[in-house]
Amino acid sequence: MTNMSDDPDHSKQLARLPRAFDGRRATITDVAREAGTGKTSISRYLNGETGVLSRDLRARIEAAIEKLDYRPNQMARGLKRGRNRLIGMLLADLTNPYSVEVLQGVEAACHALGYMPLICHAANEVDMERRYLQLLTTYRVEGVIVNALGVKEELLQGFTQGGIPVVLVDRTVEGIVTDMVGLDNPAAVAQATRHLVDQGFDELLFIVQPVTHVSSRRLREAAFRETIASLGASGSTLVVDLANAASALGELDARVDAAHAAGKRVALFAANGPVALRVAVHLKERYGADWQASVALLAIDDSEWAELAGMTAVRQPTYEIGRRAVEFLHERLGGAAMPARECLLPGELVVRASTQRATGDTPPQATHEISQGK
Amino acid sequence: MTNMSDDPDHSKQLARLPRAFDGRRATITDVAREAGTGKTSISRYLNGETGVLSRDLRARIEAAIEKLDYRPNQMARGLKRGRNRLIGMLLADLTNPYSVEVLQGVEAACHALGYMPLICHAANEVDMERRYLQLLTTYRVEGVIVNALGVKEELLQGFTQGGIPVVLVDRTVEGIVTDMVGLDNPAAVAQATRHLVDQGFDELLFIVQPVTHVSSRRLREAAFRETIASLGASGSTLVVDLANAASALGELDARVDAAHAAGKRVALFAANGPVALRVAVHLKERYGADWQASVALLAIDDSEWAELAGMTAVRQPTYEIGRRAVEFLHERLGGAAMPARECLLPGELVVRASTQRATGDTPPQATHEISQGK
DNA sequence: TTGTAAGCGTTATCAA
DNA sequence: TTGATAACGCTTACAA
Repeated sequence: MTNMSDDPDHSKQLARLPRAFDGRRATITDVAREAGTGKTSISRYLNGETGVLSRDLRARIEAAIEKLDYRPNQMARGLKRGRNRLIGMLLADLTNPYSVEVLQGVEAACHALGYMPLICHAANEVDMERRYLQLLTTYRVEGVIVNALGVKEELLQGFTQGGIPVVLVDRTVEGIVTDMVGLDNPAAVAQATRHLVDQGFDELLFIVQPVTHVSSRRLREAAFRETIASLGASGSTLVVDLANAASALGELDARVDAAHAAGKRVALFAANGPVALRVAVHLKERYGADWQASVALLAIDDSEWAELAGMTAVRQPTYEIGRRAVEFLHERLGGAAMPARECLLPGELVVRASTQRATGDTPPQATHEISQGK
Repeated sequence: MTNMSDDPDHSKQLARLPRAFDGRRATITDVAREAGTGKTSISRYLNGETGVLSRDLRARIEAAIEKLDYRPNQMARGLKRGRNRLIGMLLADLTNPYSVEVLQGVEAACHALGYMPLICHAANEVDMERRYLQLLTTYRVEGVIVNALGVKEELLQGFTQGGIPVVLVDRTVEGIVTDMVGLDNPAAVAQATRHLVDQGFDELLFIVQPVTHVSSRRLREAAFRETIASLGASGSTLVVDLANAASALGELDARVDAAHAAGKRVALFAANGPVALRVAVHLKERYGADWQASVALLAIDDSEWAELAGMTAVRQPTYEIGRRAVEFLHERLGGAAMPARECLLPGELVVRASTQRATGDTPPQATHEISQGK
């Protein structure tokens, strides 16, 4: 990041690092004194206004910086400049691999563009979200990327009205019009649903967390119903609250049993990774280690355990989502004043053994057939 | 955190948020003017020196703050006070659930004690670690918690010599004596190894990443060898580099085959979660969906997929590790000047189906028998 | 009980 | 090509 590169490379550090005096870190004043010049010149050197400095002075400054192991104080810089290169990144749940992957994209882009992401992990607590959002304004971040569960309009308005750009990830927030990056849910769900129908499953069950205000859940559910309708397939939706799943899982069993009794082949479609995992664990408890022989499972969100379990999944372009979010922010920070944008990236259906049993009744050996290039 | 609580609650925000003038955030000066008083009084109010202020003035200040939606600038505060309540948290790999769990402990403790964790994710890149460590000094964090892969002595010396306390997590760094929190590796490995022997496995294979400078890996491997020696059991160690695992996995197959040929029951002991996952995927490729019938697998690091796969694992007290790390830091920041401490927390063996086949040749149905309370 | 003024470590404005 | 000097938004003596 520029924070790192706009001052020269100090990687060749000394083993012992002399400070100004005592343990204090050296300040620009210390460096100026050491180099026998004024603070202004040091500042110029720091900011790459290199052409202005005489060869001699520059050398003295370099030496002084090296000797004192000087590192400019970003806080002070930010205070003076009015921008501290900090970007807030609010994440609902780092336990979800999706979040971690998006984060990696965000981090990479931040480094490339010279920002430092201030990562806030709400750990699924709406309260934490609120607190963190306030903290972010307190640290005067220049922009925020938000992937949250319960943020209400008002909380984000504090930013948008204050001229702090906001980019939403995965889901929109009612009442907030701003840039947004996420999966093309309709297309992804349609493709996955069609795959299930193509494979000969004739009873589909879409499982999703309460859609309350989480737009991506609603969109996926809607797309599922539209697709089965247009395909003339049979299916239904089941809502499960992961924090209290017992009754919904009972209902799940009932529906599966009913379908089986009717001689149907049933496929479960989990709306995201956490749901899929919960369902898989439940199925394993019910049907034993070879649960996949009894019920097919497909999910949005690919993950390592999905590969291990041989579960078909829609891989989201997570890294790209993170990258784009930062890019959007960067453009806004650069002064771009276009209307709010919506960037919907395509998913990729990764077909595995769990949904491959077109004709027979026994599942085939796990074969890793990828629908598109990796 | 105190950052949040030392100024009164502004949760009852207005829908429209009037700023000082134009889009600028209000400053303490704006508030002072609005309240018809001086900055000092505002500062006092902000810092809870409430007893000093007259009832009337306090009311005016409250109103002004509310009206202007004022939030004190942490950067400026930090600059003046010499401490910004920022704690650096360097993580080697957020893809590893272990890291995320530790992070959750860190976050909780930070909030409780009034710190803001500045999370740095190296994503397994040693270069990133270096850069982040420099960044952290640049943002003048008050302390750092480090869980890293390649940090060398010199990088951390910048902190320790500068009086910035450092707490290491999971592993030590050669040449650095400082507080450290992690798993009690010898005890955990001994217990797990004994379990395998008790279950009748008579050929154990310990699988670990290159131990290069990662103390926890070395300790685990050593404990494994000591335990089998003291138990008179047969076993060996296999080193696998996850970035390039092919040859090591070939070697793994060879050893397993040899043991099987010799009529032995073999158990694999993965030194951590990522290794376990890689091995599990490999076994599944080789033996098919019911790979657990052929080889037993146990690992340090419990995870969601471990439960799904029914794999026995040593659950680390991750949350507690994070909490303690912050506590250690907090004590140092409070001026505690004791010698470096080492806090080794006990793991918990979670026995699942993968290692339960004491006598028979076929694995039993998955039963979730937990060795200790959850 | 309240306010003035200096200063934290920078950058920006203006002269020299 | 250089360097005083005044902010940035806040806290903290020190006065009043």
